[in-house]
Amino acid sequence: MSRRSDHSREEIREMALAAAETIASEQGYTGLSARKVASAIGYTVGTLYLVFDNLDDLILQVNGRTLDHLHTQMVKEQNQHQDARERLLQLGHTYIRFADEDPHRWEMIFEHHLPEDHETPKWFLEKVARMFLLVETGLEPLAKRHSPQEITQAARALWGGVHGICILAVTRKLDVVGVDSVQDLSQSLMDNYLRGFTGH
Amino acid sequence: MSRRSDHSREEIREMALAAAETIASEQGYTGLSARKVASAIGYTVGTLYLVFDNLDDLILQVNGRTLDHLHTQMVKEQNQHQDARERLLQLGHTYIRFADEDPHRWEMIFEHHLPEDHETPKWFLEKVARMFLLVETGLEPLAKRHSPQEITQAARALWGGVHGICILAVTRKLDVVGVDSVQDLSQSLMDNYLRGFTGH
DNA sequence: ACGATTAATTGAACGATGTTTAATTCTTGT
DNA sequence: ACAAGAATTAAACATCGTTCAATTAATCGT
Repeated sequence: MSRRSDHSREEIREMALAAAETIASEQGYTGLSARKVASAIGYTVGTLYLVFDNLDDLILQVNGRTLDHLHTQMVKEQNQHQDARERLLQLGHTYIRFADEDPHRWEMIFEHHLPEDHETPKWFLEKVARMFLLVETGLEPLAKRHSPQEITQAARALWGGVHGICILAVTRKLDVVGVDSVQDLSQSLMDNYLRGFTGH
Repeated sequence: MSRRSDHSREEIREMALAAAETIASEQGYTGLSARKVASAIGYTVGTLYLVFDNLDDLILQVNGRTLDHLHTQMVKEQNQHQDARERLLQLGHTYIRFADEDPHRWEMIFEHHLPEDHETPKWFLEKVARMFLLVETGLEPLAKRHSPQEITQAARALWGGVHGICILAVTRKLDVVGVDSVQDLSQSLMDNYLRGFTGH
């Protein structure tokens, strides 16, 4: 179906997303631009607009892939433990390590904002929800005495908490250095929260 | 000392900061630009560069003022309660309400990033630390059996946690609507964490 | 085989951005 | 009144997202 070049729309799309990931990873959210992505794949800006609605769309796709990546990793490492408690702690651990290993790509998920009149597409919100569900599922066996509603609430609080520690650490607003300190903080949060939530 | 106009450098500085606050509050971080600030105070861009190093500097000053604002409010409402536990919970409550009442200005504190080679000035980090100290102080009477180190750690975890819930809620990634739900979440986090941390 | 059609791709343009600087305008001291 | 000096501007530069007429190449009909 390709007319002028060797690349189909789908191929160009894939190349652009890969290039954007690399640029974002190396130069951060602000270092990402349409022209950089285009020239990285040997095309012109105009071509990008044939494949993406606009730059927001492109970034949203990249962020979607990052969320997929993160989700996959969390599920995988989840299975390394039997103990329900260990499994839940592992989720936080993986989340923080992911953020530490590629901070720019992780941060872009939260730095990027759609213009006020556009709302986040459903498929993206679902990716976020899917990850949050992972926490909820991990929490379930530890909270047999709680209602589903309470578990949902607790999962949100827990994930929000870990995320907060993570983002403050990455943006250096927590006065801590090194990944390990962040892991300790997150561990402390989950430990104490769980103790309070389950009553030992 | 003013030469050509009725405004001293200090006055221009103040006017610019006030204008930037309004613009950021109404149009968000991305809606803020040097030209907008300049024209809002009846000057040209060039004048801004006589008073600020660059736009990053200006935004940093605005964010510093926002942090001052927030700190003042937290201290004030802190004194409405006698009970140590109530006082601590109030901190989270005030934090979230502040974020809800002027989300754009609150978000800008965390959305704005200095270029990678510049590090955040000390005076700014101190404002952040000052606020975090508030949590630490509030936590102290509830943790007589803990070492200062543990209290510091707990305060970081707690504040990070509340912040995470807040930022995910503001950016609509938590699937909750209304401030009250966010307050509930934060309350749940602090409640359970404290129960675990203090042993009731 | 070749011209016509149609799609892919470009390049230039537009308005907006942060930042710098030469030129201008005003104030002040003498 | 004039020279000196400071305040302020206007224009310039490079970059940004976005659009679109023009161009180039591949396909189709004959």
